Amino acid sequence: MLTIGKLAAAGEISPDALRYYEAEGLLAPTTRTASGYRLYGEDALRRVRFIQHAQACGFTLAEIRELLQLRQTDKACCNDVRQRAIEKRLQLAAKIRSMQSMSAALDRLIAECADGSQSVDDCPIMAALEQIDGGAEPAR
Amino acid sequence: MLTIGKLAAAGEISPDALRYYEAEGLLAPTTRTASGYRLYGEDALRRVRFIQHAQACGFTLAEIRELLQLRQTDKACCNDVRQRAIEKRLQLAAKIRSMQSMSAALDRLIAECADGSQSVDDCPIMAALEQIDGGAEPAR
DNA sequence: CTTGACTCTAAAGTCCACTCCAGGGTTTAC
DNA sequence: GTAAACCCTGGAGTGGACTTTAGAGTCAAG
Repeated sequence: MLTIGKLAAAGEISPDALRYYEAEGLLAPTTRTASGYRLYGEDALRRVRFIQHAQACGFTLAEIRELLQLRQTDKACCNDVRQRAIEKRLQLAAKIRSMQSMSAALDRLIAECADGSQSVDDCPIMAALEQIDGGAEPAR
Repeated sequence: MLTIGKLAAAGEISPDALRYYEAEGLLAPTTRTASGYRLYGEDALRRVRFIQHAQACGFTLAEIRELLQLRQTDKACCNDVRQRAIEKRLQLAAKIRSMQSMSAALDRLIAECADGSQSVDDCPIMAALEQIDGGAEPAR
Protein backbone atom coordinates (compact mmCIF):
# COMPACT_ATOMS: atom_id res chain seq x y z
CA MET A 1 0.00 0.00 0.00
CA LEU A 2 1.24 3.43 -0.96
CA THR A 3 0.76 6.70 0.83
CA ILE A 4 -0.25 9.64 -1.31
CA GLY A 5 3.30 10.92 -1.44
CA LYS A 6 4.68 7.61 -2.69
CA LEU A 7 2.00 7.27 -5.33
CA ALA A 8 2.58 10.85 -6.37
CA ALA A 9 6.29 10.22 -6.76
CA ALA A 10 5.69 7.01 -8.70
CA GLY A 11 3.23 8.71 -11.01
CA GLU A 12 5.21 11.94 -11.32
CA ILE A 13 2.29 14.01 -10.20
CA SER A 14 1.61 16.15 -7.15
CA PRO A 15 -0.22 14.83 -4.08
CA ASP A 16 -2.59 17.74 -4.50
CA ALA A 17 -3.47 16.57 -7.99
CA LEU A 18 -4.25 13.11 -6.63
CA ARG A 19 -6.56 14.57 -4.00
CA TYR A 20 -8.15 16.58 -6.78
CA TYR A 21 -8.71 13.42 -8.83
CA GLU A 22 -10.39 11.86 -5.84
CA ALA A 23 -12.71 14.84 -5.46
CA GLU A 24 -13.52 14.55 -9.16
CA GLY A 25 -14.35 10.89 -8.82
CA LEU A 26 -11.45 9.55 -10.84
CA LEU A 27 -9.32 7.79 -8.28
CA ALA A 28 -10.22 6.85 -4.72
CA PRO A 29 -7.76 5.38 -2.21
CA THR A 30 -8.28 1.71 -1.40
CA THR A 31 -8.48 2.49 2.28
CA ARG A 32 -7.37 4.89 4.98
CA THR A 33 -5.22 4.51 8.07
CA ALA A 34 -6.75 5.01 11.48
CA SER A 35 -5.47 8.59 11.42
CA GLY A 36 -7.02 9.27 8.05
CA TYR A 37 -4.04 8.92 5.72
CA ARG A 38 -4.96 7.71 2.24
CA LEU A 39 -3.61 4.31 1.22
CA TYR A 40 -3.54 3.23 -2.40
CA GLY A 41 -3.19 -0.26 -3.90
CA GLU A 42 -1.15 -1.27 -6.89
CA ASP A 43 -3.90 -0.57 -9.42
CA ALA A 44 -3.84 3.08 -8.39
CA LEU A 45 -0.65 3.59 -10.36
CA ARG A 46 -2.25 2.02 -13.43
CA ARG A 47 -5.19 4.35 -12.95
CA VAL A 48 -2.89 7.37 -12.73
CA ARG A 49 -1.21 6.36 -15.96
CA PHE A 50 -4.58 5.85 -17.58
CA ILE A 51 -5.56 9.39 -16.66
CA GLN A 52 -2.29 10.83 -17.88
CA HIS A 53 -2.41 9.03 -21.21
CA ALA A 54 -6.01 9.90 -21.81
CA GLN A 55 -5.18 13.54 -21.07
CA ALA A 56 -2.32 13.30 -23.53
CA CYS A 57 -4.91 12.18 -26.07
CA GLY A 58 -6.92 15.33 -25.42
CA PHE A 59 -9.61 13.99 -23.09
CA THR A 60 -10.77 16.22 -20.24
CA LEU A 61 -11.03 14.81 -16.74
CA ALA A 62 -14.83 14.73 -17.05
CA GLU A 63 -14.53 12.65 -20.20
CA ILE A 64 -11.99 10.37 -18.59
CA ARG A 65 -14.38 9.80 -15.71
CA GLU A 66 -16.99 8.74 -18.26
CA LEU A 67 -14.54 6.35 -19.89
CA LEU A 68 -13.83 4.80 -16.52
CA GLN A 69 -17.51 4.53 -15.74
CA LEU A 70 -18.05 2.55 -18.93
CA ARG A 71 -16.22 -0.25 -17.19
CA GLN A 72 -18.86 -0.31 -14.48
CA THR A 73 -21.67 -0.36 -16.99
CA ASP A 74 -22.43 -3.93 -17.91
CA LYS A 75 -23.96 -3.23 -21.27
CA ALA A 76 -21.14 -0.98 -22.46
CA CYS A 77 -18.86 -2.52 -25.00
CA CYS A 78 -15.62 -1.63 -26.61
CA ASN A 79 -17.50 0.20 -29.34
CA ASP A 80 -18.56 2.83 -26.84
CA VAL A 81 -14.96 3.52 -26.02
CA ARG A 82 -14.02 3.48 -29.67
CA GLN A 83 -16.79 5.93 -30.50
CA ARG A 84 -15.53 8.37 -27.91
CA ALA A 85 -12.03 8.11 -29.30
CA ILE A 86 -13.29 8.81 -32.81
CA GLU A 87 -15.25 11.81 -31.63
CA LYS A 88 -12.27 13.18 -29.76
CA ARG A 89 -10.17 12.77 -32.88
CA LEU A 90 -12.71 14.83 -34.78
CA GLN A 91 -12.59 17.58 -32.14
CA LEU A 92 -8.82 17.60 -32.33
CA ALA A 93 -8.93 17.84 -36.12
CA ALA A 94 -11.20 20.87 -35.90
CA LYS A 95 -8.92 22.60 -33.42
CA ILE A 96 -5.88 21.78 -35.53
CA ARG A 97 -7.52 23.25 -38.62
CA SER A 98 -8.43 26.39 -36.71
CA MET A 99 -4.87 26.84 -35.51
CA GLN A 100 -3.47 26.11 -38.93
CA SER A 101 -5.56 28.89 -40.37
CA MET A 102 -4.28 31.20 -37.63
CA SER A 103 -0.76 30.21 -38.55
CA ALA A 104 -1.45 30.78 -42.24
CA ALA A 105 -2.82 34.24 -41.46
CA LEU A 106 0.37 35.00 -39.57
CA ASP A 107 2.38 33.71 -42.52
CA ARG A 108 0.71 36.25 -44.78
CA LEU A 109 1.27 39.06 -42.30
CA ILE A 110 4.91 38.20 -41.82
CA ALA A 111 5.52 37.98 -45.55
CA GLU A 112 3.85 41.35 -46.06
CA CYS A 113 6.46 42.91 -43.87
CA ALA A 114 9.65 41.31 -45.12
CA ASP A 115 11.52 44.52 -44.57
CA GLY A 116 10.69 45.60 -41.08
CA SER A 117 12.64 48.79 -40.70
CA GLN A 118 9.68 51.12 -40.94
CA SER A 119 8.03 52.73 -37.95
CA VAL A 120 5.15 50.96 -36.27
CA ASP A 121 2.75 53.50 -37.70
CA ASP A 122 3.56 52.29 -41.21
CA CYS A 123 3.80 48.62 -40.32
CA PRO A 124 1.92 46.53 -42.87
CA ILE A 125 1.11 43.99 -40.17
CA MET A 126 -0.60 46.54 -37.98
CA ALA A 127 -2.42 47.92 -40.99
CA ALA A 128 -3.58 44.52 -42.11
CA LEU A 129 -4.93 43.70 -38.68
CA GLU A 130 -7.24 46.69 -38.96
CA GLN A 131 -8.64 45.63 -42.33
CA ILE A 132 -11.95 43.88 -42.56
CA ASP A 133 -10.65 41.04 -44.70
CA GLY A 134 -7.40 40.39 -42.85
CA GLY A 135 -6.81 37.59 -40.42
CA ALA A 136 -7.95 34.03 -40.04
CA GLU A 137 -11.34 32.53 -39.42
CA PRO A 138 -12.37 32.89 -35.82
CA ALA A 139 -11.24 30.15 -33.48
CA ARG A 140 -13.91 28.04 -31.87
CA MET B 1 -19.80 59.51 -32.02
CA LEU B 2 -21.13 56.08 -31.18
CA THR B 3 -22.68 54.88 -27.96
CA ILE B 4 -21.45 51.56 -26.68
CA GLY B 5 -24.47 49.77 -28.11
CA LYS B 6 -23.91 51.16 -31.60
CA LEU B 7 -20.23 50.31 -31.55
CA ALA B 8 -21.04 46.86 -30.26
CA ALA B 9 -23.52 46.29 -33.09
CA ALA B 10 -21.05 47.59 -35.67
CA GLY B 11 -18.29 45.38 -34.37
CA GLU B 12 -20.52 42.37 -33.76
CA ILE B 13 -19.45 42.15 -30.16
CA SER B 14 -21.26 42.63 -26.87
CA PRO B 15 -21.27 45.90 -24.93
CA ASP B 16 -19.98 43.91 -21.97
CA ALA B 17 -16.98 42.84 -23.99
CA LEU B 18 -16.25 46.45 -24.92
CA ARG B 19 -16.37 47.47 -21.26
CA TYR B 20 -14.06 44.57 -20.54
CA TYR B 21 -11.61 45.77 -23.19
CA GLU B 22 -11.65 49.17 -21.55
CA ALA B 23 -10.87 47.68 -18.15
CA GLU B 24 -8.02 45.74 -19.78
CA GLY B 25 -6.60 48.88 -21.33
CA LEU B 26 -7.31 47.96 -24.93
CA LEU B 27 -9.97 50.45 -25.95
CA ALA B 28 -11.07 53.57 -24.13
CA PRO B 29 -14.03 55.72 -25.19
CA THR B 30 -13.09 59.08 -26.68
CA THR B 31 -15.28 60.86 -24.17
CA ARG B 32 -18.34 60.56 -21.99
CA THR B 33 -21.68 62.34 -21.94
CA ALA B 34 -22.63 64.44 -18.95
CA SER B 35 -24.56 61.47 -17.61
CA GLY B 36 -21.60 59.14 -17.99
CA TYR B 37 -22.44 57.33 -21.22
CA ARG B 38 -19.38 56.21 -23.17
CA LEU B 39 -18.91 57.82 -26.58
CA TYR B 40 -16.58 56.33 -29.15
CA GLY B 41 -15.04 57.89 -32.25
CA GLU B 42 -14.63 56.32 -35.65
CA ASP B 43 -11.24 54.79 -34.90
CA ALA B 44 -12.86 52.71 -32.17
CA LEU B 45 -14.32 50.41 -34.80
CA ARG B 46 -10.89 49.99 -36.40
CA ARG B 47 -9.55 49.17 -32.95
CA VAL B 48 -12.25 46.58 -32.37
CA ARG B 49 -11.42 44.93 -35.68
CA PHE B 50 -7.74 44.98 -34.80
CA ILE B 51 -8.46 43.17 -31.58
CA GLN B 52 -10.67 40.61 -33.29
CA HIS B 53 -8.18 39.88 -36.04
CA ALA B 54 -5.28 39.62 -33.67
CA GLN B 55 -7.33 37.19 -31.57
CA ALA B 56 -8.04 35.20 -34.71
CA CYS B 57 -4.27 34.97 -35.15
CA GLY B 58 -3.93 33.49 -31.69
CA PHE B 59 -2.85 36.53 -29.69
CA THR B 60 -4.17 36.91 -26.17
CA LEU B 61 -5.61 40.22 -25.04
CA ALA B 62 -2.47 40.90 -22.99
CA GLU B 63 -0.34 40.39 -26.09
CA ILE B 64 -2.66 42.58 -28.13
CA ARG B 65 -2.31 45.32 -25.56
CA GLU B 66 1.45 45.08 -25.99
CA LEU B 67 1.13 45.30 -29.76
CA LEU B 68 -0.96 48.43 -29.38
CA GLN B 69 1.51 49.91 -26.93
CA LEU B 70 4.28 49.51 -29.50
CA ARG B 71 2.59 52.32 -31.38
CA GLN B 72 3.09 54.63 -28.45
CA THR B 73 6.74 53.70 -28.13
CA ASP B 74 8.77 55.96 -30.37
CA LYS B 75 11.69 53.65 -30.78
CA ALA B 76 9.61 50.61 -31.68
CA CYS B 77 9.71 49.68 -35.31
CA CYS B 78 7.89 47.29 -37.52
CA ASN B 79 10.46 44.64 -36.72
CA ASP B 80 9.16 44.47 -33.17
CA VAL B 81 5.71 43.68 -34.47
CA ARG B 82 7.10 41.19 -36.94
CA GLN B 83 9.09 39.47 -34.23
CA ARG B 84 5.98 39.00 -32.13
CA ALA B 85 4.15 37.55 -35.10
CA ILE B 86 6.97 35.11 -35.73
CA GLU B 87 7.05 34.06 -32.10
CA LYS B 88 3.30 33.53 -32.06
CA ARG B 89 3.60 31.40 -35.18
CA LEU B 90 6.16 29.27 -33.39
CA GLN B 91 3.85 28.84 -30.40
CA LEU B 92 1.03 27.84 -32.71
CA ALA B 93 3.27 25.35 -34.49
CA ALA B 94 4.17 23.75 -31.17
CA LYS B 95 0.53 23.44 -30.15
CA ILE B 96 -0.39 22.05 -33.54
CA ARG B 97 2.35 19.44 -33.31
CA SER B 98 1.20 18.49 -29.83
CA MET B 99 -2.37 18.05 -30.99
CA GLN B 100 -1.29 16.14 -34.05
CA SER B 101 0.53 13.68 -31.87
CA MET B 102 -2.59 13.36 -29.72
CA SER B 103 -4.55 12.64 -32.86
CA ALA B 104 -1.99 10.11 -34.03
CA ALA B 105 -2.18 8.37 -30.66
CA LEU B 106 -5.92 8.16 -31.05
CA ASP B 107 -5.45 6.78 -34.56
CA ARG B 108 -3.41 3.92 -33.18
CA LEU B 109 -5.91 3.24 -30.42
CA ILE B 110 -8.83 3.24 -32.83
CA ALA B 111 -7.05 0.95 -35.26
CA GLU B 112 -6.17 -1.44 -32.45
CA CYS B 113 -9.84 -1.89 -31.80
CA ALA B 114 -11.21 -2.28 -35.30
CA ASP B 115 -13.67 -4.84 -34.07
CA GLY B 116 -15.34 -3.27 -31.09
CA SER B 117 -17.78 -5.92 -30.02
CA GLN B 118 -15.87 -7.04 -26.95
CA SER B 119 -16.71 -5.95 -23.45
CA VAL B 120 -15.05 -2.86 -22.04
CA ASP B 121 -12.91 -5.02 -19.77
CA ASP B 122 -11.18 -6.48 -22.81
CA CYS B 123 -11.09 -3.27 -24.82
CA PRO B 124 -7.66 -2.79 -26.39
CA ILE B 125 -8.07 0.98 -26.11
CA MET B 126 -8.61 0.86 -22.37
CA ALA B 127 -5.71 -1.54 -22.02
CA ALA B 128 -3.40 0.60 -24.10
CA LEU B 129 -4.22 3.68 -22.05
CA GLU B 130 -2.89 1.91 -18.98
CA GLN B 131 0.43 0.98 -20.56
CA ILE B 132 3.51 3.04 -19.86
CA ASP B 133 4.40 3.49 -23.51
CA GLY B 134 0.92 4.19 -24.83
CA GLY B 135 -0.42 7.61 -25.71
CA ALA B 136 1.01 10.79 -27.08
CA GLU B 137 3.57 13.19 -25.73
CA PRO B 138 2.12 15.43 -23.06
CA ALA B 139 0.52 18.64 -24.26
CA ARG B 140 2.09 21.86 -23.13
C1' DC C 1 11.87 13.38 22.64
C1' DT C 2 12.19 16.36 19.42
C1' DT C 3 12.74 17.76 14.81
C1' DG C 4 11.49 17.57 10.24
C1' DA C 5 8.97 15.45 6.76
C1' DC C 6 4.63 13.99 5.81
C1' DT C 7 -0.44 14.11 5.89
C1' DC C 8 -5.20 15.95 6.70
C1' DT C 9 -9.33 19.37 5.57
C1' DA C 10 -11.73 23.21 3.51
C1' DA C 11 -11.51 27.06 1.03
C1' DA C 12 -9.59 30.35 -1.89
C1' DG C 13 -6.65 31.64 -5.82
C1' DT C 14 -4.84 31.15 -10.76
C1' DC C 15 -5.44 32.09 -15.92
C1' DC C 16 -8.45 33.79 -19.82
C1' DA C 17 -12.06 36.17 -21.97
C1' DC C 18 -15.66 37.09 -21.22
C1' DT C 19 -21.01 36.77 -19.45
C1' DC C 20 -24.55 37.64 -16.22
C1' DC C 21 -26.61 39.97 -12.42
C1' DA C 22 -28.68 43.46 -9.39
C1' DG C 23 -30.04 47.80 -8.72
C1' DG C 24 -30.01 51.73 -10.26
C1' DG C 25 -30.17 56.25 -13.84
C1' DT C 26 -31.12 58.11 -18.91
C1' DT C 27 -32.90 58.61 -23.38
C1' DT C 28 -36.11 57.90 -27.07
C1' DA C 29 -40.52 56.95 -29.20
C1' DC C 30 -45.19 57.29 -29.13
C1' DG D 1 -45.98 61.18 -19.57
C1' DT D 2 -44.85 56.80 -19.64
C1' DA D 3 -42.96 52.64 -21.28
C1' DA D 4 -39.33 50.50 -23.67
C1' DA D 5 -34.81 50.43 -24.62
C1' DC D 6 -30.64 51.88 -23.43
C1' DC D 7 -26.73 52.89 -20.23
C1' DC D 8 -24.05 52.88 -15.67
C1' DT D 9 -21.25 50.39 -11.72
C1' DG D 10 -19.37 46.68 -9.07
C1' DG D 11 -19.15 42.14 -8.34
C1' DA D 12 -19.94 37.28 -9.07
C1' DG D 13 -19.97 33.26 -12.15
C1' DT D 14 -18.04 30.12 -16.05
C1' DG D 15 -14.79 26.15 -17.35
C1' DG D 16 -10.49 23.23 -16.59
C1' DA D 17 -6.99 21.48 -13.96
C1' DC D 18 -5.00 22.23 -10.84
C1' DT D 19 -2.02 25.09 -6.90
C1' DT D 20 -1.80 27.59 -2.75
C1' DT D 21 -2.89 28.70 1.89
C1' DA D 22 -3.89 28.07 6.69
C1' DG D 23 -4.09 25.61 10.54
C1' DA D 24 -3.64 21.30 12.60
C1' DG D 25 -2.50 16.37 13.28
C1' DT D 26 0.92 12.19 12.43
C1' DC D 27 4.95 9.55 11.60
C1' DA D 28 10.08 8.14 11.19
C1' DA D 29 14.76 9.00 12.35
C1' DG D 30 18.32 10.32 15.39
